Amino acid sequence: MARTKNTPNDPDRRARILAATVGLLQDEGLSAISARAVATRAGVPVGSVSYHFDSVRALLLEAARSIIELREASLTSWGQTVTAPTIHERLAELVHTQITTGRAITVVAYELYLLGLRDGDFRALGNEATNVLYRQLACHVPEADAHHLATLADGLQLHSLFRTPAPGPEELAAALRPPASPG
Amino acid sequence: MARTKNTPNDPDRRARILAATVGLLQDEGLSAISARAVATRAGVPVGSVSYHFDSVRALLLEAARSIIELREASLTSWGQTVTAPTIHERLAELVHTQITTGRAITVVAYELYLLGLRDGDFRALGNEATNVLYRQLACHVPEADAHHLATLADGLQLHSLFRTPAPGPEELAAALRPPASPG
DNA sequence: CAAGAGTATGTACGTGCGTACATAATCTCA
DNA sequence: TGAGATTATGTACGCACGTACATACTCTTG
Repeated sequence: MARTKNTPNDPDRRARILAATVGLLQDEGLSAISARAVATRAGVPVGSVSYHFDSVRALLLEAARSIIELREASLTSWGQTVTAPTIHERLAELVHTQITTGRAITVVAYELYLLGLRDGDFRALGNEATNVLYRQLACHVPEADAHHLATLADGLQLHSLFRTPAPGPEELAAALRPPASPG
Repeated sequence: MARTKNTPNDPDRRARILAATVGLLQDEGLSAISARAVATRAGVPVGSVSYHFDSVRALLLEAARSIIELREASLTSWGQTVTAPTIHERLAELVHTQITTGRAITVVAYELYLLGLRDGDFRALGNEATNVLYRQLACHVPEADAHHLATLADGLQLHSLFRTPAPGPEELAAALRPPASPG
């Protein structure tokens, strides 16, 4: 039976499906992701999703990679604002952005990150994501300090996502500096 | 139609369904949880699960509560081994246990914790889980130090779950102490 | 002993899923 | 211009889901 003509070939369709995936992850979370839901969001038939991506898992891996790339680009810009004496303030500002305006993508990053606890391919990406901040910090402070701050910032960011209202940059900076009392 | 007689009433059935849920969470993760999967694991018909728990979400909330109770009991014991001068070593030992012998339950705890980013009831439990360690630490060190160490330990624990092999207690203790260079 | 509460059980409904694949259209290149 | 590669599309399969609920059994209490 003749069907409606196909739409013209769309060179950006794969990229748009991926962008739809990231959008849906931000709005509704990992549990809302299916081939049909992404297809609806991208405005394409479900067959397009399975044509361009081998599986839903392959799609999520690709989405995780693209989020890491976004993060890396934004951390590269951020890294240029950092000096060793201002590192706590700059890091506090970064964390503040990630828990406020960038909250949705940060939440998704953690959801995908945790897939790495049970899936080797996601684990590799999770380690990559962790290293992105570490490398920026290591440009400005000794390696031990960079590890310390990256670990502390991650814990602080995760805890801060649970707080209402979100802590401000000053509070975050204080949390990043070593406490005044001898430990 | 006459059916096989019911099994005798089982006063522990609800608790056993809950234990089966926690077991399944540890072995296969959050994505493997369904009423049918839990019923199979518990050795009961699926109607038992929906009789005792209003929904799968209610079941997961109850599982999260029971994991927090287990954690609280184990931290209460642990808290009695801590003194202020040994806090980094004891905390390192605690983290080491949680990423090695206690790895499965720690991974589940994070999976359930992240549900709190999108669900208010889980969020409340997530805050409770965070406070459990903080309160133990605050018995031994000033509040600012307790916050700092709880945040750092959480970030360290999460990062360490991704490392193979897992870092040892000495490395963890070093990561928990402030770095030697002035920051 | 019987009524009633609590528990156990099996079935069913509507829904959505992942993925495969046959078919057809679009586009490129020789 | 036509062959072939690539892309688009709709349909279908088998599976599993969450939850409801009718029915029946077990146990407790008066």
